[in-house]
Amino acid sequence: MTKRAKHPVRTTEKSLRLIAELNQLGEARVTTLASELGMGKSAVHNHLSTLEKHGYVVKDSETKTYRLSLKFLDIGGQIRSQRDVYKVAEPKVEELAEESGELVHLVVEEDGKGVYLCRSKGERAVELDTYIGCRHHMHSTAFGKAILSRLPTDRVDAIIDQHGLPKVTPRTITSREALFEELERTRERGFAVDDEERLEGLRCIAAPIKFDSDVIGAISVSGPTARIDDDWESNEFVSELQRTVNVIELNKYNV
Amino acid sequence: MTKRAKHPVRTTEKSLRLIAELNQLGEARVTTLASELGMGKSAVHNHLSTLEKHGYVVKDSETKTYRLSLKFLDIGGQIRSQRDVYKVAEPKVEELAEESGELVHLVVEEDGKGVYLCRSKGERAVELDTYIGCRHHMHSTAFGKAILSRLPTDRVDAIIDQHGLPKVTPRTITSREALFEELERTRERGFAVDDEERLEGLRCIAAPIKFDSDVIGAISVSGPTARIDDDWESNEFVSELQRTVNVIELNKYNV
DNA sequence: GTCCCCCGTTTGCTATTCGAGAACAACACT
DNA sequence: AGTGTTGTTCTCGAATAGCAAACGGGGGAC
Repeated sequence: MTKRAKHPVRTTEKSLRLIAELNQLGEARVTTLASELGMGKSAVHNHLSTLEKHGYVVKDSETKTYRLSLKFLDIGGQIRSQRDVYKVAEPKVEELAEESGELVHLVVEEDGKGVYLCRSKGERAVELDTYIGCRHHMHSTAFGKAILSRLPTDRVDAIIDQHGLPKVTPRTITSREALFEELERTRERGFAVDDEERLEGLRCIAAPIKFDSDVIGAISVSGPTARIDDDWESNEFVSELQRTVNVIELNKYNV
Repeated sequence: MTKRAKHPVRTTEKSLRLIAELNQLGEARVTTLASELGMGKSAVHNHLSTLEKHGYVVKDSETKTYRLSLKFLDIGGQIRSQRDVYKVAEPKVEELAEESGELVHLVVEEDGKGVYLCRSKGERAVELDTYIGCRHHMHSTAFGKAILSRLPTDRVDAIIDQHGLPKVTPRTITSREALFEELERTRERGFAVDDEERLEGLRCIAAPIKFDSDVIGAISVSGPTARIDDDWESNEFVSELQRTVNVIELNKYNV
């Protein structure tokens, strides 16, 4: 858990700060970035042209502005397609979306947060603020609780220590005890639930994908409270979801 | 067109070489990377821990191996969702995939190559080696020729100079003259065609998306030669494609 | 259980090189 | 033309990256 580098490479960190700033601003000029980050113009210029040379940044020679290139999407796409979970689960996610008509996500955990690996919209799917690659807290989402419920306790503790339990809606779980109780319930049930804990008006259910007793991700179905019934025992989405996960787990052994 | 940085930041370049190498290897240990890149162990270690601190690299503390993190997918996803073309075209791409049953792509040009922004698979869609973010040459693809056909001649020349016209199948266009003739034909027709020029057995059609007389991307439909007829005049996919592009172009003005 | 080897990490020191500042160049606007 | 703004180049001093070497620790062989 050595989060901090003992001997950070400061020059690299400057480049990374530039990338972060560019990502936030969308696009920017040399002077803007220099004053924003408290660096000299020449330094900014050297870093940007280096990043450009390697394809991470694109310069619009008309307006003299820089922006991040789609190389990030390229690298991200490669990383994603290399993942076994993705290969196996992706087609099933699409099927489930079609079948249920709702929004379906495949999520994996990285660095204590949940990352969307793919999403598929069914016929009536809600529009959400999620995009492929975006990160969410674990405690306030169905997929997060699905994954946490299968991780060792010390791992869960470490994740809470790292990211806390921020309240995002009135119903978000914000205490460690309540979360562990919920995880217990989740384990018994076999699937996790998010009842307006991340976004008001939104309900999600999620099931963990297991492989040799390790969780390797989760599948979630999201929809408006009006369509996703909170009588979980008789909820039709639950059975569809669990069927999908079962198929994925079986296929996983053939990779 | 200053491709090369005048004063490259060498330290940043080392970090980027590490990233490239990690991307290629999938995952690797310190020693492997050190010998592979001809760097000292401590240097590699410092760079990796710096990249890890900022979330670009993940260390598996079990096996002591490093790999690129999904942060690239995150950044890539943000960049993509910021693009206006994407916002407008994404839902229409899905519709077209459903309607046609084939594989549909949205592509934009960056640095002289075509980058896939999104893909949607119809019922009978072929399995291709493409992934979101991946790059292809322009001259050997339908979307590439669709975009090139609407770029100024000097721009096209520059792109050819930069990337050449490599032959990927027996039918790939490899001469500048033939390409310009083909672009002329494409312009007249309004859509571009790839008849096994990138992959044997695969035919694609593509139409440029225009906005104020600039091309901002292209939509393509790909399928096996058996299903995509090469009698372009009466091809049903062509009209579906053109209808889709028209809708996108109209919606584009309301962003 | 012990030894040994290998690999990741830390340290100290020096050569490298990054970057502030100033000068230069290229526009855009008045 | 003139002036203000912004990107780019240059030079040199100070910051620092990274080599070599030492340390530490985990795993395998026996």
